[in-house]
Amino acid sequence: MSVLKARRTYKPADERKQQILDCALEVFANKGFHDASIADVCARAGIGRATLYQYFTDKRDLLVALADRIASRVERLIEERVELRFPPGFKPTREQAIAFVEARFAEILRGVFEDAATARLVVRAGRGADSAVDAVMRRIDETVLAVMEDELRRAKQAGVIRAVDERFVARFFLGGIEKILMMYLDEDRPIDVEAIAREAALLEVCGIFPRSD
Amino acid sequence: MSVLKARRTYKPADERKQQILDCALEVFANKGFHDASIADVCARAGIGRATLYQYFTDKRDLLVALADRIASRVERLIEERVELRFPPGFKPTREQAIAFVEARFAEILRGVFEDAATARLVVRAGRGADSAVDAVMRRIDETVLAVMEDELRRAKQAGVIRAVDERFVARFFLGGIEKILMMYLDEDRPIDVEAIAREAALLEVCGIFPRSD
Amino acid sequence: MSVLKARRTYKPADERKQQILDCALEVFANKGFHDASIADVCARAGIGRATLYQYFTDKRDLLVALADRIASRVERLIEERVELRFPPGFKPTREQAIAFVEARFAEILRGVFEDAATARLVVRAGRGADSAVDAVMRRIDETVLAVMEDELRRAKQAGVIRAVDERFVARFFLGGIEKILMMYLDEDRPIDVEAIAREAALLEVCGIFPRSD
Amino acid sequence: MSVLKARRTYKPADERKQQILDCALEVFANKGFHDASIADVCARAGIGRATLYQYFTDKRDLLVALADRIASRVERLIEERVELRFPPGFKPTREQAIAFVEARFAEILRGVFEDAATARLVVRAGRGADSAVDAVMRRIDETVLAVMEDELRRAKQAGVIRAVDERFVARFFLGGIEKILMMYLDEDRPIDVEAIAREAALLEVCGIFPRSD
DNA sequence: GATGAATGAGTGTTCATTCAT
DNA sequence: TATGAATGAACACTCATTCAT
Repeated sequence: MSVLKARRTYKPADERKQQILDCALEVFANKGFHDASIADVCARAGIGRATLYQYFTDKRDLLVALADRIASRVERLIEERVELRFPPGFKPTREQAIAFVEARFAEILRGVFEDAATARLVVRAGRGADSAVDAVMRRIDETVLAVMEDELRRAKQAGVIRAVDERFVARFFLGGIEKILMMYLDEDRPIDVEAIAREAALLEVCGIFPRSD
Repeated sequence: MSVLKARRTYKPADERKQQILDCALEVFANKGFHDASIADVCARAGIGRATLYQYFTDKRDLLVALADRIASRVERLIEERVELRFPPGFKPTREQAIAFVEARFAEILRGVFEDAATARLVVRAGRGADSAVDAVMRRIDETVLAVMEDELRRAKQAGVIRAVDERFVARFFLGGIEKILMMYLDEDRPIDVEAIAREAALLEVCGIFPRSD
Repeated sequence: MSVLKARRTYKPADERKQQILDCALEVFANKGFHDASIADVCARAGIGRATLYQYFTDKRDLLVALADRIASRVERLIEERVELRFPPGFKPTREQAIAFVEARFAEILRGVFEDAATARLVVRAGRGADSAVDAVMRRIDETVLAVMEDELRRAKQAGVIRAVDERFVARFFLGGIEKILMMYLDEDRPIDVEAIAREAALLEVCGIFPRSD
Repeated sequence: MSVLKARRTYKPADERKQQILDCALEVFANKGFHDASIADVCARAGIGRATLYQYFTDKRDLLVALADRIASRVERLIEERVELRFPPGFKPTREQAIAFVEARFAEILRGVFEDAATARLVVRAGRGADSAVDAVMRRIDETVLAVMEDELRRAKQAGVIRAVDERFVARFFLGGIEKILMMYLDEDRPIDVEAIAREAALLEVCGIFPRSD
């Protein structure tokens, strides 16, 4: 088992930058921001440590760029979404509501969290350790929350759901979903998007109170 | 502003240990465990760096002791709780259910999160950066979750709530609450336990579907 | 298995000082000068760390006192020795010479090295790490060497041995013996004074050349 | 005397590594392994402390590498040696034997100890302070002893020397020589290999008993 | 006589980052 | 474009030693 001294490789700047970001995602997701060293990222990318600094001025810069990419992906995903428009006077049955929320949740889960590495990064990242990181994680959060709030608002206006504080509810449910994801990650189970979406939708729509009917 | 060389202060061991833990809590909550240095904690406690090591073998040991204190507090709180016992055939109205859950939530919130520093520490700590930290945060989590699951199980058996997966639901709602707390912390607002409990209880019991009645 | 907090014990100063020296010997012998901490010695003596400083000003002071005790012991031993006096014209046979040297060696070995802890300390102590320690180890060395040289000188003058450089020979053989002791210690074998003395005497007297007769 | 901030210097890795080892040898020899700090070694090498860690993972690793170099040198030296082969029935005169042993001793002394720093390191290093150091010093010892024992065995089998316990004799004489070297080092005299070899050979071969002839 | 509590001065080690090639 | 080599600044941790009781 010989360890070959990897030959020096050349790549166009753009490609290299993306490759470094890919590796950073993997590494940060596995080790956490603080525990992961620049050396780890470079080792994974198969480049010298100094090379990284030709593409990113800083460890922070790398982080921010990474989070930007994630946030952008989420934003794009959301833009591509079919816009929510309820026909006037529309009154869904409970089952329809559940099915609808479930679909919406699944979409978000798939977009943001299905890629395991991104999920790890987003869900397990803490707050308060580094303000730049915080800002960036917040940005991802806000992006997702914005959609959720928006949908809640529309639904509320259409009378499809009861009067709720969207800010509160959006956060509450995002937090819930993330905690569930964390459970999956902690237990090293593959994330079952459909199951999570179904269960969460049921909870969101009906709560835990037994149906009166 | 002259910097006075603070005199050596003496304290009984027990007191000093608690004081160090208090300071560690503050510091860890503000800077995060990894970013906070032993020096920070000692500076805040007004003691020499070596002094800390007479009480804790390790930086980790300090964290574990801190988490132990928190977990113990939660455990004590829980033991002191009036045990949940539903009279056979008991069917609460929706309003009673909400009021009940609200009270329960408020209790937990007050116990675990009312102290702002503890809240910061618990809510903002991430996962995956350090296995020791992880274990410790998980322990606090598990303690709280255990109570929530237990209550859900009893309520389910009593037929007071519909059939739910307690593991899932407990996590979902804890995650939700934590995210709300994070919002408060991020915005530097004082935590309004009552408001959070009320809103969360409503959501938990009823969901977002408009009442049929 | 309860760990009893040892009660505070009181002793007359002299006794305590000796007790500390005993413990220091054990500890230094086992761990080596540098690796052994004041804390180790105090733990073994069952006293608080500060107590030691009432008897010795310094770690060095402790060392020096310890070595002094050893050196004194050797000196006393030597003074008690029957003085070597060869009758004029005395010509021992080879066998007599061997027996004589063997006895002398055994005496020294018993005096200086039979106590395993002292042996460890003296034989395994290095040089050059600390000048005070060096001086003290040298003193022990010199004490032993002085006797050996003296005996060699007398024997030479009496014509009982051939003309040799006593300084050289004394050191050479002391070094030899110490290395043998080190072998025993490294292999954790109990030191067999008689066997070592016999073998060494034979070597010293006859060398390795086969007898012509 | 102004302290110039030394410019950063560059060297190929191999060269630097050797240079660091050279400096470590000097420093360890002078201060002893435990008393010498990494800072000392780096200062002597004119490099930053972190630089050392690019070449050695540990302080121990540094020591082991150093000892490896020494042991390798001894091993190489030994391999290059003309192998000892006594013609059947060979009976050297006493003088031939002395001359032969002298030459052999001188060879070893030159190889292992002529370099003063190495001599200091090997001869003055103690035992029992640090198990890693112990192991390393032992390895050097064993290497030298192996040769000595081997030669003794062959000589014995050829009937050139009397029946001796090679393990014992090899150790005894190595110890003797080291003690002599220690004397030289303690007195800061330059090591006179030839003189030592001559004297030691005489002693080894003939002992101190006067010649019968 | 004895000690619990406190600490300064250091030590080994890490890591993001820079410089010369 | 790429990197090997070098490093400052920081950090956790240790230990002999001191002070107040």
